[in-house]
Amino acid sequence: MLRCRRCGVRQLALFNDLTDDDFKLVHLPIEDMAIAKRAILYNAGDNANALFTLRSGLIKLTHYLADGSQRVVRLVRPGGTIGLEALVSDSFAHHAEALQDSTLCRIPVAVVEKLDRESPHLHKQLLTRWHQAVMESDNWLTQMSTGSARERVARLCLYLCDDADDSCVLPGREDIGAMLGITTETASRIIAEFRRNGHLNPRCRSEFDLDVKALQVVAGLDHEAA
Amino acid sequence: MLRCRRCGVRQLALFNDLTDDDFKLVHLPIEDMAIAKRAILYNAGDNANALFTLRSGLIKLTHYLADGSQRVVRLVRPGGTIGLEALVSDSFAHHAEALQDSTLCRIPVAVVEKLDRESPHLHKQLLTRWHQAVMESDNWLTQMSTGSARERVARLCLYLCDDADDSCVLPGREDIGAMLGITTETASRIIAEFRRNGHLNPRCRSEFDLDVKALQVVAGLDHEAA
DNA sequence: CGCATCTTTGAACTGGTTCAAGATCCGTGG
DNA sequence: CCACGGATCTTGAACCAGTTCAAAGATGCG
Repeated sequence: MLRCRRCGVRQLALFNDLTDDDFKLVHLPIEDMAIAKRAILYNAGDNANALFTLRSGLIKLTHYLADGSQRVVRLVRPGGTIGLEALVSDSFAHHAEALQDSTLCRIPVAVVEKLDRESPHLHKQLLTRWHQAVMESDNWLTQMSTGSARERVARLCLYLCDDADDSCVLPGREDIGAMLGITTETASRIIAEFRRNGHLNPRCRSEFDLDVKALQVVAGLDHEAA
Repeated sequence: MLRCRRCGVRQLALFNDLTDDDFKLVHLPIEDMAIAKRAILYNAGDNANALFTLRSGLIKLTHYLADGSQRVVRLVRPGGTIGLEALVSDSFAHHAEALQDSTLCRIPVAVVEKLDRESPHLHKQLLTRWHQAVMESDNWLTQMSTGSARERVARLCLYLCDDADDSCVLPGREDIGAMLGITTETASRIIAEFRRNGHLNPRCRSEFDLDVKALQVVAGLDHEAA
């Protein structure tokens, strides 16, 4: 718990603006955990008695469709909250799977409920988190399920882009397909195309340096009026 | 305010499980209002000092894209809450426009904040509402932006279906396009097709009786294993 | 080293778009 | 009350982005 106060992502995470007094209210253990790429954090319908804050890595939340295929509903990046629904429902609504090795904090629902009741700080924070989840959902729809396949892939690259060095780690083609609502082949072809024209430059297997400007133009979120 | 306690949609609406004591906490006016089809409830960025509960009608929430076109992010049906973001932000995140003549209650943010602080009932209710908003967003994505155009139109018809008599009022083709991520022409063609094969039977201009079973099969959300 | 998995590429096909022309609906004013 | 004009809806035909199916490279792991 002490660690929360020194946590690297504290600025972003759920407990970001708790005071020292707030922290005193916490009695149950907040568990520090790591899961490997491809590991399942939880499945839809699983009993939900804790929620999670992502410290590092990348988590995808998916819905499985009637026909067995999956659709990625949104991604969670470091600082984001996973499984908020635990507070109002006794089971999880999505499948949560790690796209990269990830570290997270597992926070029992009881802790959040107590803080929610007794700390105005966290209470507000909680509403804000929920708001963010809605905004991210909406954004995901307009960014990743709208426009041509080329636009979508470009937007995904930018979304995954590490601002520090304009690099990004792309998930498997099948996951990309499930995120963008396109086939793995189309995803593959477009990435190949971006590689050919230098919008995407491979560092190693799945890590790329990106030409942000060029991708923004392709994505259509841009000042192409130049 | 007394009216809230007798409200027809009370079972569904934000204030559904408030006690009499809770109601005593309300001092500011809750305004009863009606807006016509095509009217704008608010625009993205508008100053947000109230939220809304929909009593009757249908509201669309949209994002405008860089290229000027719009994308419907989700629909709100009677009983739903509109503009929750007013609680955590000082401006609205979407454009809210009526697809049908609608009646709503306008609830000042101050009222909700006060109740949120002082009524555990409403507090829980509020988190639930937020959860619903997320779920609906996610659902909207998997239902209305996934699969073939035919599947999507079928799902939209079922979504808009009035369970009481298996009828539905379809919005303009352009709106349908913006909801499903397809062109107005495609929407028109598919509706014409549904009409030809009797999945959709016109009552008047925009109201249809629907063959629910058949549409469920087309939508793919179904026991077609028969 | 060899097998399983994932990615890339090719070629044919098709669902949906695009552009364009009619048809239909509806409010308005004569 | 009807005729006009703008908007919405429908339909057709050509086109193209993306899918599908299939097969050939990569990659990684035991």
